[in-house]
Amino acid sequence: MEPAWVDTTLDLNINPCFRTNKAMKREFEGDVVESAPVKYENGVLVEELNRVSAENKKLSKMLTVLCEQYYSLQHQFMEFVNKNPEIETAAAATTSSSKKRKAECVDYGANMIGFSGNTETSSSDDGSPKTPKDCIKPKVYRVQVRTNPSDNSLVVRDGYQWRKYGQKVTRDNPCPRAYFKCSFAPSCPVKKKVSVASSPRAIFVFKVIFWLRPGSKSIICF
DNA sequence: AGCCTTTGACCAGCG
DNA sequence: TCGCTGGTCAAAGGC
Repeated sequence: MEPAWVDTTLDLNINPCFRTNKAMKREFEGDVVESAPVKYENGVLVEELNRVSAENKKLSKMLTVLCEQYYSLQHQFMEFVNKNPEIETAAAATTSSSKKRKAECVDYGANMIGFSGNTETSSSDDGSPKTPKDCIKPKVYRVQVRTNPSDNSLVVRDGYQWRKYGQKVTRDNPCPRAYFKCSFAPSCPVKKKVSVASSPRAIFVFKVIFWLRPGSKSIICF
């Protein structure tokens, strides 16, 4: 049985520099500036504020839609996994390889497919105090993406900007594991690591992604 | 020029 | 304490 391809890629093409045609035209024309600079500046600021507010509402709606689509996809994927138990076996084989470090105290027991949010037991890697009270506990999410078996690039096109900073061949997995940092902002702490797990039948290739975001209040920076 | 990937070296956790 | 292993750094090269 060939299952339907589940595309978990989210098109988040929400460019913050998005401008309406009207606003862009006004910005580039610039003919009003010389006549009344202050008035123009106030007007532009108000208009900019209105535009940003409208844009914010629009993005909020988009986010809501994306969340709905995500949960729908996750539900579909869970159904798909329930019908194909060998996939869970492959996932478990992959995730069991990294139990050594504290930083990977992920609740693999749940063996969730899709997003699984877990709280780590160690602090972040910024050298902050190590006492449990002071620890910033990053959330770790695990996402499994089915890819083309012939694709060995370890690149998961999820719509975000990542910079690869390392690659390792782990002991019990012949396929290398790649480490990515979010390149959206220099200080962005979000990381992901991608490893490939093939099922025992060597049909599927999974890329397991860990999303780290420190603090429960912070919004993941994309 | 700036950003990316590659890759060897180094560091830290764990048994 | 030591060796193994995973994670990170940083230089070099490519695009």
